[in-house]
Amino acid sequence: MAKIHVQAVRGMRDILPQDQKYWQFLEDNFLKTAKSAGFSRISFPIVEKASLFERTIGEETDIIEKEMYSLAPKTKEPSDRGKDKEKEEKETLVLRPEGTASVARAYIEHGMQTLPQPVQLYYTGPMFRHDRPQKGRQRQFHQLGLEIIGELDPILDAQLISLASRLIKKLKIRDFTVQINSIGCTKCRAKFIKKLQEYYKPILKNLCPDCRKRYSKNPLRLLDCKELACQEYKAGAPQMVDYLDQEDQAHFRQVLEYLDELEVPYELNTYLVRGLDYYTRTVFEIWPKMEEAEDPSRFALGGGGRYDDLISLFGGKPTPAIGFALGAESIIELLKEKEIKVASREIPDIFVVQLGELAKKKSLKLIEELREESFKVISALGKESIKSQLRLADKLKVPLALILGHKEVLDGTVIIRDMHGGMQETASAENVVDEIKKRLPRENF
RNA sequence: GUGGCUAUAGUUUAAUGGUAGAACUGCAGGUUGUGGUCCUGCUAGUGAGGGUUCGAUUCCCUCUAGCCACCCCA
Repeated sequence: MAKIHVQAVRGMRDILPQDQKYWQFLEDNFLKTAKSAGFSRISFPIVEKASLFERTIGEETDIIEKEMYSLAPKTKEPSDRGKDKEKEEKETLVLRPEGTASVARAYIEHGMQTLPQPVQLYYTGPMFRHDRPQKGRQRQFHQLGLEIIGELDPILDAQLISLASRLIKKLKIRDFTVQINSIGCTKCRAKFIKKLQEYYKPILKNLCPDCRKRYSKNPLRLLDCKELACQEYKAGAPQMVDYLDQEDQAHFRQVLEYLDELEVPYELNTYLVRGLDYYTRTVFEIWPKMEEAEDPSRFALGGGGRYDDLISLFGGKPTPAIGFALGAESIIELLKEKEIKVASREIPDIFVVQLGELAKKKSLKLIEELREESFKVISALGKESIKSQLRLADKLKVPLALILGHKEVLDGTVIIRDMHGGMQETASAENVVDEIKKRLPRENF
């Protein structure tokens, strides 16, 4: 038979057993944090209509222009012709590139405005963006997100940021900063962008080619160009904070005050913008502290912000909201790099060694009985020699081995071997569970 | 999407225009039924496809994938 060349799809990876502990660690802490703050889980489909994201993320962004995985609408077979023809939707479907739009959709679709507000939801799962993969940047990546919908009070902004910050600390990441900015309401942002363009227009020819494109396409990004020449102009550029209207200003000031009150350290970053169009007012990101010369924004651990206009854009009544998401890959990359210890894989309690055909058969029952008692029991029934079985038990660091040979079966006994000390004794088959309990630490059952 | 670097057993790596070598891992064994150290053996590889050549893992092309810098995003 011809061999098939198998390989994972670009930018999509397997998460192997030895890495699962990091994912577990991250998810456990996330769940604990979310639940302790009164969030409830929501799950939503991986496939959504393309239109859900087009307006919200921003039609001009790369995510929409070229990074969405879209599923071609099913072409109809001739045999499908019939009365359903008219009804059938031809809309393009996509793999979700992010979570917030789906949560907002679900909020409206299931009438969550009738629940006590704000509605606090969390989610975890894979997202998909077709960009060029790099370390910590996969095409299938995972986010853990929190959303608070239905409340405008700036204290919630502060609370959410504080929650995010505490979560990162729980993950034993010490060196990080919270970057925060306000990009104002849609109206003031439009005004600001105009001013920004006015400022840059006369000097356009001095900017780098990328910035010339940004000028019309994504003016806010003019502010974080890495070209030296452009950075000089940046210093004199108008700043968003100066264009916030009174309400936005008050909101932002209060967010910062509350953060001070909560003693959450943050860095005001007037250049912080976020890529998605739906953000309003408060935006923030969590950056790891990097070596000089490295750009921490590229390794952001997570980010979020307000999206007060999103729900109404979807036809819901105007409903303010704020959210935040962690990027699982970035965080895990950092945990590994910093060699942060996470609880390791579970070691089995007992290894059952069998010798000979009769004992092999009898050991089946023994193993099941022990598992019934909630011991973690493994064995290597496919192996013959006692040597290879004990070697394996040793490698797996199993504390107790039970040895069942032909002789023991006939006598109705089992040998219990302490793998650490090397001591062993014979117990009768009936007492074996009690004997094991004596030898294993209590938390095991 | 653009530019650059890279690709040898599961992993980390040697070498060569003429039989691809090692370490770790895995498997088995080192007398009769006992692991860890040690010793021995076995398994396993040139990312895929083309071309040049008597002969290609080596040179060339395409593809694929990884990494880096952009774009972008988080």
